[in-house]
Amino acid sequence: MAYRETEKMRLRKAAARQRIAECTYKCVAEGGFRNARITRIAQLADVATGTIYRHFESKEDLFAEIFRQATQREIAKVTKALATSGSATERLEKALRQFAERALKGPVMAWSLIAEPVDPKVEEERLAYRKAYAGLFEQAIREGIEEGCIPDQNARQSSTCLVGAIAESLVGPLSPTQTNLAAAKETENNDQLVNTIICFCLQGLTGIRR
Amino acid sequence: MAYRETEKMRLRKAAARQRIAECTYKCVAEGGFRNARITRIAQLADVATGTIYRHFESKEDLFAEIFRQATQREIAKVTKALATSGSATERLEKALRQFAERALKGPVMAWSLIAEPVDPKVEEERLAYRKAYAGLFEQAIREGIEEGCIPDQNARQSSTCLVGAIAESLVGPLSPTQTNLAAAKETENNDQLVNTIICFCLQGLTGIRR
DNA sequence: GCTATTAGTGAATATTGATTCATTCTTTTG
DNA sequence: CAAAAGAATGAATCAATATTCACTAATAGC
Repeated sequence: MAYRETEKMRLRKAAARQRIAECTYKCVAEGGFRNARITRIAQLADVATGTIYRHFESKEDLFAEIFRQATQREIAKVTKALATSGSATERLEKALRQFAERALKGPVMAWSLIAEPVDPKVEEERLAYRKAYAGLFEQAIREGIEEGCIPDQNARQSSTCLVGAIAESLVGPLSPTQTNLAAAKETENNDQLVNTIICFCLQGLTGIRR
Repeated sequence: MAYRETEKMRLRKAAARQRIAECTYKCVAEGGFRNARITRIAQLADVATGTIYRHFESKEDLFAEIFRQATQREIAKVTKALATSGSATERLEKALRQFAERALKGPVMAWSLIAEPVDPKVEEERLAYRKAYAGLFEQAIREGIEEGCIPDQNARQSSTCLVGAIAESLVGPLSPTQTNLAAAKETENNDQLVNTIICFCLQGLTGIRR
């Protein structure tokens, strides 16, 4: 008997794994899953390509884990926004704004999480993400219906419309960010854009002119 | 001198080209551009892979042409719906319904045209498509603002919200059709779905409860 | 210091799918 | 029919990446 994994090594391995995950996140945030090459990730993390495979079963698994981590963060933010006090409409507005502002800050990542075509294992993660998200908005809409500030409607379908309107406006192929990323940096425009979207969404939900 | 292209040959070549185009369309409608392999297209069209390259410069060129043909059809439909008589709101409703129903009939193609990541040459076609589309809806919204049936707003941004809400609800990753395609065949549900979406969109646009 | 065990390496391999091109088949015309 | 030109073919090639694995380096316990 000569070697047994020690605490020091466990930490070092965990650190390496973490570093690989972070660099993968960076790559995806830059150009989506499609453009995140194993070689590039290895370069960034300063390890050999083979090392990545000592920490993750496959590229797909690595991506799935990154996806899960990223979405958990997003879900947490929206959950928090919806957990504040105020009417359902007010809380929804906060949540939508949170969602929109985060998407604007990282449009590529937002697109990757929402719409980029991905491998089956990652798609599975997206399913969970989707359910969590749809569930959150749906729940808030239901509360609004009970409170009376939102008219009766199919909460599930409406929540999909919300997500679609925001996603398309901010990160979709028809969005301004795709063609003139430079211009999208102008925060003033962005505020205006977010307001327009929120206005559209809340009117769509409530049918009340704002 | 011995051979000169004759009318008969020109027609035959045109027919082959057309057949390749149609089979490509079929492939894309089935699984998007990503899954449309040259070999599969060649099989369907009953030609050798090399033959495709006698008719099209490259896969990218072939796809770009298919994209153009497909979008021209879509644009024509929406243009027609918007050219009918009635108030701007009524005409927009017709156009949105047209758009939604066509997307439901061919969700994969709709997704490919709207959101699937594509090569640069195809993306260029999408730019034109997008301009045409955005232009049409925008124009109708502007007319509505002038008529007074739609409150003043950024017509461009609102038209993007419209497209997003529909696209996400019908063909997006969060849509119901992605997971239970079987259930999506139930036309009754679809009618209900389209109505919900249209309601959301028109309320978003007008702020008037329907 | 020695040895067993695990971690790390990165060039070589495997895979997937577009594209090419030497060859064969067709058509045209004298 | 023969010669010239073009069209069609599809196996071979190329390209781009993910993955493997034989080898080297580092660590743990004696």
